[in-house]
Amino acid sequence: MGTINCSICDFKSPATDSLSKRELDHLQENCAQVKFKTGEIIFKQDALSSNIVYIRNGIVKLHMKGPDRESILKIAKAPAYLGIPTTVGDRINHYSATALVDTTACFIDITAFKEFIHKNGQFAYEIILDLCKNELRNFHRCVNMTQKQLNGRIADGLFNIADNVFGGEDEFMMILSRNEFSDLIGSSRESVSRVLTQFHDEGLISMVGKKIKILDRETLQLISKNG
DNA sequence: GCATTAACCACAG
DNA sequence: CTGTGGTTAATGC
Repeated sequence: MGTINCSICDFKSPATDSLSKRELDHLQENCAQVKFKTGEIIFKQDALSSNIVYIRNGIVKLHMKGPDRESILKIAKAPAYLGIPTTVGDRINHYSATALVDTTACFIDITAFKEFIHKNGQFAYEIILDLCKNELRNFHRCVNMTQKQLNGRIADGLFNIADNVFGGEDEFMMILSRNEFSDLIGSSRESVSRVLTQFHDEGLISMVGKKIKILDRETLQLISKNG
C-alpha cells in the first residue's frame, strides 16, 4: 500500500482532473490504494460497502449471482469507477468485482466522494457523463443479448473484448475462461467451446493458447449482426 | 412430422 | 479447466 499522492497521480480520471489542489488533498486523506492479483475479489455481492472503487490499472469483471447462474454484467478496464451504482444506490453491494489481471485500485470513502459531487459541478458532470455512457452501452447489450442467438452473441463477446478492453486490437489475450465467457453472453461453457472451435475451423479466428486473433472481422460482424 | 438450436449430462484429457 | 458426443426440450416451417 504505502503512501499515495493523488495530486501527482498519473492515472487521474477526467473527474478528478477537475478537482482543486485542496480537494485533491482531501481525496488523498480519504483514499487507500490496494493491489489485487488475478482472480482476487475486489468487493463482494451482499457485503456492506462504504467506498467507491477507482481502477487505476488493470481489468476487472463485474458479476452478479442470479437465480441460478452467474452473470458478468460488464468488463471494466482502467481507468474506471466501479462501485458507484452499488454504493451510492444502496449500502449493500448488488454485485461483485473480481480482478481478471493484476489490478491496482483506489478505495475512496463514500462521504468524501459525495462531497465532491455536491460542491464541484464539473466533477459531478464528469461522473454523470460516465454513468450515462455506461447505461447506454448496457441498454444495447441488453437488447442484443435477448434477441440474438448464440453465434451472434459469441461474436459480440469477442468484439466486446477486442474493441472495448483491448482498444480495437485484432489480437488479444482471452482474459476469460470458457465458463466466464458463457457468463458474459448468457450461454453454457459447452456451447462457447463448440462455437469458438467452429469459428476457428471456418478461419474466422485463430487461437494459440490464450491468445485469440480475429482473422475475418467482416464475416464476424455479419454473424454478430444477423444473430 | 421434421429440422434446427442450444442446454444439460457424462466422460476424457 | 476444456473439448466432444449423445440426449432432449423448445421452436419454427
